[in-house]
Amino acid sequence: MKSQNNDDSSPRRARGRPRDWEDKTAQNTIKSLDRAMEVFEFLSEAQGKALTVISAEMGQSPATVYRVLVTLEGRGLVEFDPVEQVWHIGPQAFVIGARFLRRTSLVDCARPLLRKLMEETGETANLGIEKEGSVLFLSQVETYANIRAFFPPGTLSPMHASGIGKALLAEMDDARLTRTLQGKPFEAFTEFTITDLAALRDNLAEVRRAGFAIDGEEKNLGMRCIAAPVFDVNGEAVAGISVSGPTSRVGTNDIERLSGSVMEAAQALSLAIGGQVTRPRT
Amino acid sequence: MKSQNNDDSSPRRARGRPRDWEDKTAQNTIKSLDRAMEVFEFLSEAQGKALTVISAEMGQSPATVYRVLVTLEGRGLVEFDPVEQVWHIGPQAFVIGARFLRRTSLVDCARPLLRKLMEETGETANLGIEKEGSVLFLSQVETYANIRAFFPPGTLSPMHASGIGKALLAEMDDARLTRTLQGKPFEAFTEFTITDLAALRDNLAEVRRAGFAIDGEEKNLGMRCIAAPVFDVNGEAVAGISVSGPTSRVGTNDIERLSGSVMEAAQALSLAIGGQVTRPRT
DNA sequence: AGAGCATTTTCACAATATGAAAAACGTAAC
DNA sequence: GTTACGTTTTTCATATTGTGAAAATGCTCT
Repeated sequence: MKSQNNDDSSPRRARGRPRDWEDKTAQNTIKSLDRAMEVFEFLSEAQGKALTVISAEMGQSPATVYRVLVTLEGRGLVEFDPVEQVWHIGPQAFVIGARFLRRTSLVDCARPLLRKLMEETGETANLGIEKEGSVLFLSQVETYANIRAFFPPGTLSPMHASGIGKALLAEMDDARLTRTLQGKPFEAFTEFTITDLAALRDNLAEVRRAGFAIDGEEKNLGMRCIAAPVFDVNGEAVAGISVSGPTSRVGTNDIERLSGSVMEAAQALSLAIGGQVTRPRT
Repeated sequence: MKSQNNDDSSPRRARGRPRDWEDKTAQNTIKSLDRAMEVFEFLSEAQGKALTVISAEMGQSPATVYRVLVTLEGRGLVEFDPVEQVWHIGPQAFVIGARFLRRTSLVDCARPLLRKLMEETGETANLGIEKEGSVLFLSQVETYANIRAFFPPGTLSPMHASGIGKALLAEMDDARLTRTLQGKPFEAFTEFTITDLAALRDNLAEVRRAGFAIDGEEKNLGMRCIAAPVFDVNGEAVAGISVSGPTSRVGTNDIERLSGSVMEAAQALSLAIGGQVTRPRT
């Protein structure tokens, strides 16, 4: 999993029985809890639906879904709107979810750097990580300008059509790349989207050479984005920093200026989290 | 629950059996799911603990806690750090939690107003709502200045020592006030914290009269905060907007200037979400 | 009034969650 | 190397408790 396979200086403090599988996870899964969490996730994607609708769309018994929702409601994870008679995600889910950010100091370390980056470049600065083959946006500092690119924190975006996504993919070895992109079709969002693996590989080689990735209207027409990877102590690319803005402001001849700032910010963040600034491979 | 008890022009589209209780919630609660969510919430408060520690502190069987965690891990709601052998909140929890903000357009409507407020006043602008007797910060736009007040979104704060909290309390009728503060001791954070109900009531009367609330170093020494309530279509105070900054910049003679901007922003947000600008009572 | 509809509750049954204890396994000490 | 220890998994017998079908309850609309 880690990119280095020699010099194992990291303190493996593991005790007890190890976790070999990723296969026997299923064995210890609590079925009813898993079904309940399915309801929870389904609701988060499709809020504002009535009990009947939810249970019908999920193919489950209304009674069961009802009890799950009532239980979650008791903890504020879910809310019921008595006027519209529909269910929503509750504030407690937001509270717990926000605590994910507290876990790593990544977001805290990044904030001042994102701000500096935004002020240097004048464009919205973003921080994202990889999550199950997608880019998860964690934090951002918005530009002062009126026309803005906006990915609210918590948004998921496909990797093949994202600056941060490509910056992360470029640092993966072949096995990890394949695994990450597994089962992810290359959806075409615009005419510029990279839609096949060969073209993506070529692009990633270029990214690796340059040290930064460009998303040139590959996700949204009129929007360009420049991203660079952040490395942790093991030399693994764990996050990406980007600036994004309209093509009118982020033009072809702005790239050199902007990419410098972005790479500088990414390197500063790598340093701040105790990571390496120089790339480990090639 | 609603502040008006006459003129029920709101479309009560409720069908089926109504929810009278808040008492029979317990009847339809799934016990195992509730216990599992307890583990989930416990972990979110105390991340980075090992299985044994969690189960011991919760007084539950290690086997059960283990299965809960493995199940949640399967959905990315929880993560296991194989090196440190400890558990954390997972990225999926953040994704779901962030979708809470999508529910109301409150946050979306507020963002440009918060930004304008920040630029007018030069201080960090915050948006918060009440959640179970506490203030939940939803969104903020940070000041450019280097010294900043910082409540990350998702943070909970006691109402009696918060500008937004007091702005919301001031708009509640007596019954709701009592209910909201029930079981909430008036913890003293600084020498300026209001620590008894009588003093708070006096302060709230003043807040109501002025139209804005001041937190003068009541939570953090050296920090002052000015807040105003936001009303929804029913005339209920559903949120608060505030600016917060160090006493050096937010001094006693800055209050008049700042409070005007804050109230203006709060009224604009009330309008934007279809609410009333004028206060319903008094 | 009465039909229609969505939400709750009831009920009987078996699926399945549970905890104690044993097994598996890594770490640290000898 | 080998043993002792601590922590995590798994096993297993048990009954707790989750489950779905169907009935009941209220609401809205005609």
